[in-house]
Amino acid sequence: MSVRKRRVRFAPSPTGPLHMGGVRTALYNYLYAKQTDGDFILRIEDTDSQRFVPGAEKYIIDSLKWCGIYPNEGVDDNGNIVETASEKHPHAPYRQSQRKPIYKQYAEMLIANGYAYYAFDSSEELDSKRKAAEANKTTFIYNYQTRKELKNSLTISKEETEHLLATTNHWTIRFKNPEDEIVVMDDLIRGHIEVNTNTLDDKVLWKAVDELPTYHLANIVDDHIMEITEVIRGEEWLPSLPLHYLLYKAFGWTDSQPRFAHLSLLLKPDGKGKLSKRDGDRLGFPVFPLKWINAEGETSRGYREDGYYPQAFINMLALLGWNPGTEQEIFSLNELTDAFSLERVIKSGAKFNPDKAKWFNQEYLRIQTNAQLAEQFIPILKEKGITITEAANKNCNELKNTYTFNYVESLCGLIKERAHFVNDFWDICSYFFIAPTTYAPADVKKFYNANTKEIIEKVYNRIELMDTTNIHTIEEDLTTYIKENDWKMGSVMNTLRLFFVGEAKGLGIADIIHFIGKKEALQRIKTAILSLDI
RNA sequence: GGUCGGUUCGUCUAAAGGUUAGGACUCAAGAUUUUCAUUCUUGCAAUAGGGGUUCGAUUCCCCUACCGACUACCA
Repeated sequence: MSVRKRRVRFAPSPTGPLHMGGVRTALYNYLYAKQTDGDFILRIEDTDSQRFVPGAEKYIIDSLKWCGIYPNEGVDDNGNIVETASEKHPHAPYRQSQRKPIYKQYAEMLIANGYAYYAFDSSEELDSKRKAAEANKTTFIYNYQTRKELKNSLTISKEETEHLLATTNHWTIRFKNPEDEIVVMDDLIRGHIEVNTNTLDDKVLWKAVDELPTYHLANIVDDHIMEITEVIRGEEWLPSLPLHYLLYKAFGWTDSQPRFAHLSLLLKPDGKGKLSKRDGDRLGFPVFPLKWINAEGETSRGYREDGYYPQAFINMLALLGWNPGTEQEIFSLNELTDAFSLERVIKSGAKFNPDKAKWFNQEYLRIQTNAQLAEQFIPILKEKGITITEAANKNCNELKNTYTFNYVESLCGLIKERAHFVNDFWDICSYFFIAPTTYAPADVKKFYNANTKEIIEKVYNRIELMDTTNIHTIEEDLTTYIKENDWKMGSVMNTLRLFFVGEAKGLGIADIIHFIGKKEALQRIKTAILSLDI
């Protein structure tokens, strides 16, 4: 007997940008598929015509692509949802709105076999019943009891049903829940679950408003047709699991029914409840992988635009609700694929921690080569008006604001320990490109007076004689000079730093002199003494 | 309200009946350093409460509390 090829799917609804929780769900599906050498399918669940958002589908695909998560079925090489079947994509179309004829026959099959019925109640009627029940502190459930008193194909004659179906479009198809049965379920993450069918609502399977199936029907039918073996989805679906079990049973598909794994939710960092877009705005972190601008023109920041490496983002998400059982925290996508297991997915909800996310990015920043960092930094430098030339040995200060790639590359090696993001680089090292124009008053007060002025003037002369091509000799020369004169190291160095940087912080003085060059270093000292005249 | 799920440091989590309850992030202190960072060291800090079962419960069972999801012709 052969084992079925593992086939999992990520089935988002294009109602807006993909939330980072959704990315995590996609990631777990992807890891599971890759690990078992199975298929990872992307299917668009756009059966809600009312909430459809243009651009959301593309956003989903782009986001997954940025994360390095490539579906091997459902999306073509150009990043489009596949609409016509081929060997590679045998189940096209992969957009549920385009699969409508498929669902209709299954809905009718259910009715023919007594597992579903037509219901003619209006939304308004049902709403008022719900409100009335609420007022009585009870709950209205459309089930084996109440359906007897409502207008549906079980209570009215066959003739009248047919008449209504033919003359109106105010009808839905509802699932007929069995009376007083225990549905026994098994979840890969949560284990054994039981529910009595009396507590279940006869859910709508087919909607009148847009003449489309609901999630429940479309999902089960597609998962069956597409031979899905594991359904890995969010916890919000757990309450519908009994219905889905019952649906598989009604269709006679129990033997090939997929196994289910319900992932816990991502929670907001503070307070209570699930992570939402508002939390990101409020606390200052992205909740979406990519920047998104909605129809009203409001922008939501994205991890990509905030300067996160997709590898760091994925790594962080993977560890939010799953762990390998070892102390390893940094994982490449391939390592995650090897290490991942549904058994080690956490049952409880995970509060998202933005600080830890930054830490992950820092770890990834540090393993970049200096050349890679330079490539990433150069676009920012260009925005700041800095020109980068290819010319190798050109004195970078001969042309105003022009520097070589090598200059940036070496500098990146020096500053990468100090940043979480490449986006931090400019603030950390702008003085390597442009001279300070102001000097922090507190530091001036602390490090500049008549005495230090005198010293610095001597140091100026010393620098003039120095070989500044080698960081090490600059350092040695400077420190011996300071010691010879019995000056205070901290005082002299910080005064120089103040003149070079504009404040008393930054890299080593030798590094700065070496990078900006002798001429520029001397110039900065002159400028500072002039502007801080005492 | 009902149904279902969950509960270990502030946060993410380890320990699948026997550990001084471990690690990471954050925070604090110290060391290094010419400053700021980095780095290193140390520290703070947890099994929700109550009953069982057991020689022994973070771990198994029950109750309570709390948290969450769902409760639409949304997914």
